[in-house]
Amino acid sequence: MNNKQKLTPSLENYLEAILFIETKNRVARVKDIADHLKVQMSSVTVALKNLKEKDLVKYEKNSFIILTEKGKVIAVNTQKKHDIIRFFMENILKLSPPEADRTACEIEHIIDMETAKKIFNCSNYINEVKNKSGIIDEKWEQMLNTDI
Amino acid sequence: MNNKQKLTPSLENYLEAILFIETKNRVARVKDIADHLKVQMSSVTVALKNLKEKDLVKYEKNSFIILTEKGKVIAVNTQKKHDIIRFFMENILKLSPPEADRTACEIEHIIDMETAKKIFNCSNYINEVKNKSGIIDEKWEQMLNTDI
DNA sequence: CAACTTTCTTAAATAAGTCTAACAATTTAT
DNA sequence: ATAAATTGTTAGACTTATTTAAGAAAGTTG
Repeated sequence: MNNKQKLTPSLENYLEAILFIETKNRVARVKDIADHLKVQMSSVTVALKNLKEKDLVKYEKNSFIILTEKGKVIAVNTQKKHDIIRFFMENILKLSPPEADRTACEIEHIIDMETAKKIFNCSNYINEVKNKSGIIDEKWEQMLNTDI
Repeated sequence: MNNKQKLTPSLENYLEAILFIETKNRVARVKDIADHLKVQMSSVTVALKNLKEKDLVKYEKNSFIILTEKGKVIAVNTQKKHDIIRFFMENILKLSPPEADRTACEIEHIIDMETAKKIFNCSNYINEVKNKSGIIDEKWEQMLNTDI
């Protein structure tokens, strides 16, 4: 019953949102989640039923919401991947912060933690090289935008 | 009627598959596409109706399929992004070829060509650094797999 | 050219995720 | 403490993408 089957991107996003709100407010509410994800409250209710069935959130009708241990693990990992991808997109590929975030929010569901780790280490390596060889951002962006 | 609205990942994948098959066989057939994407033929028929409505393929019932100019532009761009991401995943992040391909097949629908170009230039830059400083693959992989 | 095989299409079903609209529960303020 | 406002739920509809099953069209072969 307690299946480890891969979650859909949508459900992972709900877990991630709940973690984010929990961290700020101790518990999450349907409205908070709806606002954070920019969906209707009814969509949240449906998703919560689903997550509860999978034992990823504790939640009773008309009450507050918290992650189970299982749910927290997934949420934390998803958020870590998100941060790693966002950092790479923003600081290495020099995407605008909103675009870096949007991209991270989709790629986080596609790559596993191993790959995220490699992106993290690769980002740091590139930054070291950039610093050691004194490459300024303007030059770096020029290189990135070279026509292909 | 001729809207430039963004395609779904699924429809972009159909266009990409048709381009691939066209390149080999001059024209694509429903069966070829179904085999290539590992879906049922009926799914292909439905998708083709959709793509035809959007003026992205030329196709008559029970006949062969070719991309329109508009369809070809999207297919070629999608394939370019795919190749760039696959290269990065395989040769920089050292994912296995199938895993690099699977990842590319999903990320290609998320990033735009500008970002793909940056990934391309970044990959080349990293390879240059690796070569210039004589980093062997074993050392590189060790760096990528550093715990975080 | 008739029978068989393969390819293709249609229709109906399923699944996930969203929305709107109506209603229920809870909270806030008077 | 009740009226009003906010928050939450349910039901039904819609969209996209897929499947299975049945049958039609095209191609192949004896």
